[in-house]
Parts: sequence; structure tokens; C-alpha cells
Amino acid sequence: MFSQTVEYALRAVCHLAYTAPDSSTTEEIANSTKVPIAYLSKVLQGLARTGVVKSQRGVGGGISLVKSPAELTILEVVNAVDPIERISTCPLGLSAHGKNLCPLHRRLDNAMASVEEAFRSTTLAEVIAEPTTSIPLCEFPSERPQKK
Amino acid sequence: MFSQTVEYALRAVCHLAYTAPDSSTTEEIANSTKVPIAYLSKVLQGLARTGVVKSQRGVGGGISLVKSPAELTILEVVNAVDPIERISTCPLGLSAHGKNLCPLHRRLDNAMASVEEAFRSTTLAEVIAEPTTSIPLCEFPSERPQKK
DNA sequence: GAATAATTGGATGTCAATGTCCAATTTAGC
DNA sequence: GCTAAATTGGACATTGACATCCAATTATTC
Repeated sequence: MFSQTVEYALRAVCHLAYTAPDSSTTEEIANSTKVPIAYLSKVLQGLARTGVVKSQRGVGGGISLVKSPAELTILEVVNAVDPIERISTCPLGLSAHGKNLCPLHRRLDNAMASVEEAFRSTTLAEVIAEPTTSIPLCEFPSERPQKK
Repeated sequence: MFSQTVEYALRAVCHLAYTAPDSSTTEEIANSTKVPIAYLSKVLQGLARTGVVKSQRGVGGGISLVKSPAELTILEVVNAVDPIERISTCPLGLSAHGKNLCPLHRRLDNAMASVEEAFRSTTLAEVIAEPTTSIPLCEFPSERPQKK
């Protein structure tokens, strides 16, 4: 239901939330998130273009979050790489319907709305701070990324 | 968020719910739902394979629902053509996590669960019987498909 | 059994998502 | 300024989703 790119972007941003406000290199992120590095660099470029992360070239450079994890929502990340497209007009293109969705499309759109709202109301800080009776964010607890 | 194929399948099944228990030809469905007929026939084949619809060849044949609209849920249609894949194990493949999802994936899976539940609890009969103060299911009210 | 109506299956085409590779560019530190 | 570290951008390959077309098959009706 969600694209690979969304999955990868969320993993990357989680990693960055852990190391925030420090930056990480693409290679560091790729290793801890198990995302193919060549593709990850493209995803990160996308996140940079939309202002979710910023990049710094050269020695000591890397990728870092623009906002603090507490201010960054899952929705912002998702929309940056693969926007949730709400149904605002009849997909059959019947102009007579205008803003009114038929019962079918109203239900589909409601489903998307609930997802959108769940994502809008969750910050990265909440995700990484989860009270962790169960095992927390993949890979990070035992092997939490750090700046050397 | 949902594929074109899902959209087409739902439109087709809505049409069939209106004409149920009579059958409709692929061409009739294509016309009223504005789905490319050649592709629709493939989608219908998929729905037939999974037992959502049944097909009858030859003169007077066509496609009809297997269940009554009151017994058929949106979820069954969606899962027949493009199943909602819940996250049951850590996508990073960390065996240590087993059945426990990290906070990120737990949230993603919760979002899918809410969509799944909304679809599971809605029957086709409910969709087409919607109390229609607003404009109902695309194309159908003014031009409701009928057997001649 | 011939004609017609209909689905079925296979071959094919196009495009976007995913993924890889590498040369070019930028930057820090010596 | 030289070198090493890092991102950037472009070219390319692969795959699956979406879509089209047509010959083959099935079934009804006369």
C-alpha cells in the first residue's frame, strides 16, 4: 500500500532522528537501514529537494534533518517522496458531480483521510521515544548510530 | 495509494451490484464505468479466478456476482485484485525481532489495519443503497444500468 | 449446423518505480 | 594547492502495472 521509496525514506529519517542534530553520511544511513546505497542517495536527494533534510558536501559532510524530530511528522516525510493523493473529484470525470463524491469514492477517500491523519499526528520524536516494552525501532536499540 | 486496478474492480463490482442478480456483459460494464474494455476484461478475469464474480460465455452470457451485494465486502474485492499486505515481520529482516514490530512499522501497520477494517465492514449493498442527499454512485443514478 | 454473441488467452507495447554505476563537483583539512 | 571525503547528476538496466489487439473458444438461437 505504501511504496518502497516511502519505506526507505522513513527508515532514513528515523536514523537521522536518532543522530539529530548531527549529520550522517549516506553510507552510514544505508548501513543501519539496510537500504541499497545507490538508491538511498536518490531518495535523500528527493527529501533534500522538498526541504525535509539538508545535505552538506565534502569532508565531514552528510545529511541532517532540517527540523527537530519533535517538529517533523511522518506525513511530511511521506508527502515529500510519494504524496498521499486524496480523492477530491469524481475519478470518472463526471463534471456534474463537482465536489460531491459518490458513496464508493467517499469511502475510499475516508480511508485515505484516516491514514493521513494518523501520519499527521505522529512526530519522529514520538516514534523513536516509544516506551519500549517491546523491541523498538529496528536495528537501533542494540546498535544505535553515533557520531564518533 | 490504491492501484488503478483496485479502482476499476470496485467500479465494475458496483455496476454488478446494481444489476444483481442479473449478469452484464464486459462491454456494458466498461461503458457505465468508463474503464478501457480490454483492460477491464483482464480485471474481470482476475475477479472470476478468485471467485468474486462468475462468467458465462456465449450469447446472453456475461459477468455476475457470486454473492449477493449484501454479503460482498469492499475488502473482498480489493483483496481479490491487489491484496492489502499487512506488515507481519520486520521489513529489515532482523530475525531477532520476530513478531515484534518496531514503533515505526507498528504505526504503518496500524494505518493499514484501519483501512482493512473499514473495507471489511462495508458491503456493496451499503455502498449502492447510500441515503442519497448528495449525489450517489457515479453515473448510476441518472443512468442506472438495466437489463432490457 | 450456421451465425452470432460473448469470454478467454497470448502476444505485444509503454511507462513509471526501482535499482546500479560512474564521472563530475564540492568541501574540509593538511 | 593537494588530497580525501562526500554529495550530485546523468546514463543505463530491470521489472511490474497498465493497456491494447486479436485469434481461439464457448454457448445460444434460429
